[in-house]
Amino acid sequence: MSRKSAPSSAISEAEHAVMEALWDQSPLSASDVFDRVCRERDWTMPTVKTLLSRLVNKGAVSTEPDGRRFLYSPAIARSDYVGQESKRLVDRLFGGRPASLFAQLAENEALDDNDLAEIEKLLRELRS
Amino acid sequence: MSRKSAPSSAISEAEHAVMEALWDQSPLSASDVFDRVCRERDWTMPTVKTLLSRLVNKGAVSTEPDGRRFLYSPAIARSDYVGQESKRLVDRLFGGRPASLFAQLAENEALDDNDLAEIEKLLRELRS
DNA sequence: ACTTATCGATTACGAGTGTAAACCGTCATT
DNA sequence: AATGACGGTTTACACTCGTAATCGATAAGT
Repeated sequence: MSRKSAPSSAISEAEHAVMEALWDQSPLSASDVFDRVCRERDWTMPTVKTLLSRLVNKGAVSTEPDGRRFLYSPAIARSDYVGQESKRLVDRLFGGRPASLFAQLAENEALDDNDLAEIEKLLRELRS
Repeated sequence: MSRKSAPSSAISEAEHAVMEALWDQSPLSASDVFDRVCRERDWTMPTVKTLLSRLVNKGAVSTEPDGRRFLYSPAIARSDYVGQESKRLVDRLFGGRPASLFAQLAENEALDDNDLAEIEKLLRELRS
């Protein structure tokens, strides 16, 4: 799974909100996207359309004609995007060492007991 | 430790490179910063000066007069910055659940044996 | 067929960013 | 005292981003 065709440019913050809507469900019409996205961000329809266009230009969203309008779908997998962004952060701030990120989160008390338990479980699974 | 005075605006990518130089050693003169930064980024002196000014404006760098010139030092701790950025990523991409980030890195095979061992060690320390 | 509601496309515009030149004051050297 | 080097400040400029209005085509209803 995963094949990046042409992520041309990076997905911005606002664009990311649109991507989340599409990752949550797709294909969606522009109005559908608007309905979903405006629950979180206080945007108008034109704004959503602009973001959709830019995402299509960037190759992050693909379109499929549906009668006179378009249906939009993500063209990149969420896991790819998320993985890419995570790697960028780890590279930029932690010299590429994920353990340092982990240490940072731990030191910052960003990890509660639940998180620790989950991570422990994942670790055990990885060890097997 | 850590008191953010007025991070007014966010530190950008290019500015971050300058911050790294100052976190690595400070105080530094503008030329010193230039010497260090231009090893990685192909910048000219004016560019470095602009970035320094912007960082001073943002309150991320403080100045100290040294004769006729200035010496620059970070005004925010690297650990604060890094922690803030990490949290932003986790919130944005992982719904605020650090364990999901961890799972992502694991699944992406971004974690080698060393990383796993280190994280395990950190976990054990946190448990005590 | 004519009007209207939709929808995508084009245009807009201020703020921030990357990158840098030009300007200006001052210290040092001749 | 004049000149040049060095360093900070101002200005520049193209591009991206957030946010949105307007335009133009088309489908649908009357």
